[in-house]
Amino acid sequence: MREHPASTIDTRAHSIGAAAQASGVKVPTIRYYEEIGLLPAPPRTDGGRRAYAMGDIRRLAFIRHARELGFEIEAIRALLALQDRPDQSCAAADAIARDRLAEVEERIASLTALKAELTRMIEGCSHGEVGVCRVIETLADHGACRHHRRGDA
Amino acid sequence: MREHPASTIDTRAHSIGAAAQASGVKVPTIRYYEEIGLLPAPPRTDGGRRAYAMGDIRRLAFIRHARELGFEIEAIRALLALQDRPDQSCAAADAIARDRLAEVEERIASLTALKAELTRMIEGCSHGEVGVCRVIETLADHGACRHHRRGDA
DNA sequence: GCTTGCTCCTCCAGTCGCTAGAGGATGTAG
DNA sequence: CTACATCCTCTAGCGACTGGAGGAGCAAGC
Repeated sequence: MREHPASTIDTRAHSIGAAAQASGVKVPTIRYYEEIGLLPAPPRTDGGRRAYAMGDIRRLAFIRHARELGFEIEAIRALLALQDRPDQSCAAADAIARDRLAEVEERIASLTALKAELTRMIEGCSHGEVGVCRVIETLADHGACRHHRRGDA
Repeated sequence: MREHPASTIDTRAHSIGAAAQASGVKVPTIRYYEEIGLLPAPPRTDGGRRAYAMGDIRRLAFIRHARELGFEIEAIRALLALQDRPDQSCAAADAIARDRLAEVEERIASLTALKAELTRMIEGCSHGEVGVCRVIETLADHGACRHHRRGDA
């Protein structure tokens, strides 16, 4: 952001560092995205440095936001493919988002159960010795736990 | 769980497969836990096979439960160390559980914000073309997102 | 006794999404 | 013209497993 000609209409002059600043994606991560084909390889300067256009930076911001929302790389790849052909139906994008929503809801449910169990553990802890500690006991006794989830926590 | 001599007092006769069944931890994962020192290396039969006692299986179930609850390996290692010396104060175990609870609560908050955003995205989707798709748009436009979280999703 | 077929063994490579470091080239400010 | 920041490529590592290759052991049926 220090060397930023952000107010100019310059569309092909951003170094990887500037792109990182502008998009919020770290430099090595940008290179990684290029490597896995999520971001097209930009042209290079005479010195061999990557020169990004605003479109690339927007793409990076898109990726970052999607990652923050927990979309996997493959889902993002699919979303980007859709974005690249804007005359298509958005049913596919909708489906991807719905899948993600379902995942998120399941995870919230899991974590809520987990929270209850942790709270129970902590409340049961009489701050005495481990021998009578609910925390350890609850973890050891699988049967004491009634929430039957099977996602990750 | 099928060949379980759970009623017998057999303490040292379980193959790794039986231990996996009984504990719910997969065979390669058990070997992995041994490798990283989370589970002590059991004695071997003449043929070189691991022979687990009930205590090992309980330990595995403990680990599994803790993993399901989202405890990291290092936290579990700490809990197991506590468990191995039951005459100590359970303050440490309590602290670990409390840390974990705080994490879980934060994560629930994140996911709830995320859920709202996904819902907003999906509801805005008019099932038309990608060009006007809220899902894509919301992801592209970082400014449209007001939830300022910074954990993982 | 012998073969079938399951389980077990070790070792190594791969997963996902990065992150960090080495060792060197390039670009820029004073 | 000299510092120094930034960039380059390449490789290895993280956590927590998962899977496969290639071989040995073992129980049961014929």
